[in-house]
Amino acid sequence: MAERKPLADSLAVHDQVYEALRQAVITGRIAPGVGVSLRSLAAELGVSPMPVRDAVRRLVAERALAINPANKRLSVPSLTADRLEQLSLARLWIEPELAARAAPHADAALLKRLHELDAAVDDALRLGDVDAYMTANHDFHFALYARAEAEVLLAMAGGLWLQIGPFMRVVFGRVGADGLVADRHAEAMEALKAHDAEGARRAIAADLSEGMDKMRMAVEAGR
Amino acid sequence: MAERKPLADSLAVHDQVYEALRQAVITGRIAPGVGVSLRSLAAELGVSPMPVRDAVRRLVAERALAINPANKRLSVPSLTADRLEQLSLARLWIEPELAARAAPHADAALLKRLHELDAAVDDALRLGDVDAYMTANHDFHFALYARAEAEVLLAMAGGLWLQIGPFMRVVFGRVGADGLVADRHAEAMEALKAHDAEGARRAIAADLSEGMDKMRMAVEAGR
DNA sequence: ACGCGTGCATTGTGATCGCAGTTCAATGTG
DNA sequence: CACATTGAACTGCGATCACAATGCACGCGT
Repeated sequence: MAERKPLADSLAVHDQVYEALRQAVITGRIAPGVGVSLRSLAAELGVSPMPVRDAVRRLVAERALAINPANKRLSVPSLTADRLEQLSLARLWIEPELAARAAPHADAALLKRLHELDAAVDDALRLGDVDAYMTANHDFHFALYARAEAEVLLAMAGGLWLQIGPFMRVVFGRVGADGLVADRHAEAMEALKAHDAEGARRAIAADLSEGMDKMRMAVEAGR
Repeated sequence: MAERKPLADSLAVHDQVYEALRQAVITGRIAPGVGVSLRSLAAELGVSPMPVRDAVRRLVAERALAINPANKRLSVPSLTADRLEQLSLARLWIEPELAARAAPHADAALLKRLHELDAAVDDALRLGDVDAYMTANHDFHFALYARAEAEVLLAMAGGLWLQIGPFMRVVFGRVGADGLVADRHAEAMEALKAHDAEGARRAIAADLSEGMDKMRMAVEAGR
């Protein structure tokens, strides 16, 4: 049980539900493999099953949720080494590319924002706050990528993060928050300041590479 | 108005609608930019607006359809050089990778099927049958990619084809079917026969590269 | 004859209902 | 006491209805 009010902000209900489910998936609140139902989700969020259907359709299309063709029951895709390998490969290609494209457009405002977000990442790590870490880390990367002016690639990257979310949670569950202290954010920001596209590309590639290595170890350890 | 029966095959209605709309988008039957409505589509397909909503949500998530945030009216994304460049880049990375991964698993059955599909491609080109060409070409590539045993990458490739579909139609509209006679399918099949992963990668990369060049020229000519 | 405002048709969204298939559990039977 | 069977509850899917917002076109005023 969670919210009760429809949160009549200004967004459509199904978008709010989408965001709520997205967070639930990324932060691992929905355990991989277990089945959930539209009506239960709807009741939990205090809305009718209708907008939940819409949000779920979207998440299924983005592969953040999987739907059993026989049961038609839906669940979070299970975490396999194979899936992780493919997602890693895709991220390692697309995200450094986005960073490189963003470098020429990096201005003072962006760097300021990135410094703030990086500080939030460090804070979350120091406190061991998993959710805060994942949010801040996500925001750091996408504040950067958004400057690449490459909408198609940006959307692809977004989809990949959504799919990799549950894996990140596993890292924390198995090796703890300490495992992730060293990021390459500072390195990336240095390169951005100098409008060094290749430097930014390398920094982000290294950042991702290290993170994905930890995930791989965590997944293998769990098998 | 068109069909009347729900085509009670065995698939869910919203999946049939999805497939119908997918084909409509890829083959360019829905012109980029013009708005379509759920109810009109539903009437055209002889179903209630409900499964159309589901299918459209899916296509929007896959970026095959775009939805104007103000109007909430939906349309096929317009064909810009920028979008084409990003889609080209992504395809040129992911599809050769899939071809390379498929090479070790290429067997006689696959090669037989590929030869059949390649023949269908040639037939369609000879006859100038645009729809048949696009279908056969799609099937050729994905019969191959499916053997890569890389579900995540395969899904990404599928999304890219969906987005590139309207561009392909433009090529035919502007330069005619003759522009595409030379494909690298034979080259790719040779490499597959020898289980030569790198050869397959190069062949597919060349095939894509040439096709995308033609699209770029067509788009630029249209501006 | 031209421009502006008003009314109607249409849009997407969400809720509710009905239906067929499945799941699960308690029940009755060997 | 173990097992099969049956029943009720629940599932997703599709249809229909209600509603607010938007777009379009006709008509009125000058």
